[in-house]
Amino acid sequence: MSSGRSIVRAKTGPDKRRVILDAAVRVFARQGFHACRVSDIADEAGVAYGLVYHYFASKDEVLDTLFLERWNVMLELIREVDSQPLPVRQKFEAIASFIVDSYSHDPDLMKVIIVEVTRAANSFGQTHLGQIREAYELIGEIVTKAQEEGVFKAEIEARFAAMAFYGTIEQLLTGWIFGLRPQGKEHFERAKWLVVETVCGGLETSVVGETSVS
Amino acid sequence: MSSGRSIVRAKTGPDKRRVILDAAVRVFARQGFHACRVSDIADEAGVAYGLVYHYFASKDEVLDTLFLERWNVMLELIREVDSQPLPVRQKFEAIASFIVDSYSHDPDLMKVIIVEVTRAANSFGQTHLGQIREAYELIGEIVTKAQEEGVFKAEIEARFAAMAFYGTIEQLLTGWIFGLRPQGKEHFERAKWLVVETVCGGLETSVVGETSVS
DNA sequence: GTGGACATTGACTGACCAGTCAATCTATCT
DNA sequence: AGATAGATTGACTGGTCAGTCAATGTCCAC
Repeated sequence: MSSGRSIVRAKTGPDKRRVILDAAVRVFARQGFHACRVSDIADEAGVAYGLVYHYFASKDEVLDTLFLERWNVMLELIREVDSQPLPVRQKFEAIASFIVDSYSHDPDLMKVIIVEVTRAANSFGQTHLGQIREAYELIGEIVTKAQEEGVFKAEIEARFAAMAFYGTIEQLLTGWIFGLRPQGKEHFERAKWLVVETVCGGLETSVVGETSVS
Repeated sequence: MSSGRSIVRAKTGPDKRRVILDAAVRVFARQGFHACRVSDIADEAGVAYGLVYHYFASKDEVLDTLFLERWNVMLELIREVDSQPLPVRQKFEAIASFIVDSYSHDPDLMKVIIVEVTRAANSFGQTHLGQIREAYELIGEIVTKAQEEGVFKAEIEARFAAMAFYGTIEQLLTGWIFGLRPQGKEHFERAKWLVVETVCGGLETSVVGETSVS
């Protein structure tokens, strides 16, 4: 019974903590956080029940970890975009792209973050309201700058604008998550443009005069 | 002092079913659907535990009832608005007004509907995805008509436009619910205008010669 | 003033599951 | 080999609650 698995263990062996987190994403996405048992996570990860509690203090902490890992990457992205001297449309597009790409790269993870944390602001969101607010504020700053440049209307408060932008994206992901909107590479790419065009340019045909049916 | 109480049961004093529903709204809003116990609802309503199960088959059914009661009123409102020959902006404003007024009239109920059903599409939303989709589609029709009239851009799909509109409103309510946005009569009124202006007119100052699709 | 239908009561049960813990395994160092 | 520390195991415990049900109350019809 030779098993070569013990040699490399320390170096490369699967980091069980990571294995548990990845398994949790799949289980949360499939069954929902509340509906799944910790034993489901352990089974999915192929480890013993107790090991989950060796690495995490509670079931909640597993979800917290998943959310924060990803959300912080997004906050950093937004900060970086904000700091660069680009036109608003490009900044918005960079943010929308990041989020849409995150979804297309790992739908399960984004589903968990959106459904179980972001959109569940009563339970977990409450805990992470600070993180969520941070995103709003960073986007708000981008808007403020655009207003100062005269590119964005001054009569729509930056906070509100940020909300509309973020709300549109969240609704878009929600539509994908629940099968209300078509998915696939082209749809993802088009969605990025649609978000920016809708929020920046509005739904109306840009007629200077009035609305006249030609 | 006419004996109003004994003639017909239906007329008499508080209909316990209603009392339970109203109590449930307060309890769900305060503690959240998952975190509260059925006994909390009974206590809040001032009735025995078992009575809840006399009127409702399950805890879920209580929430379902609350959601459907209100959501159907909204669907009807949208249908009526849609059927009238008004400019899109006025249609959108009527819908936004209805929802904002619903919130200002009974924040607890709207909180429950948004947080526990609409935004919790994994658990309950799944059940009510049809109702939610219906709202999308009705709004989508309004957009389609506006496109046919040439008032709305044709290159933004009606479905997507409906999503952006609804998403912005939902995000707005969510902001109020979690204290991220200021409330009060003036804010509510202004919000109605902001939603319509943002979605229809966009965030940009109207510049001619942006993206031109020939 | 009796019977029956429905309203109301609340103690109880059965299932479920997060989190604990003592035992066991594995790797590494001396 | 023996010692130490961390990783891993899974049976078990304690508490929670949704839902049941048999008993009791109330009202109306006749």
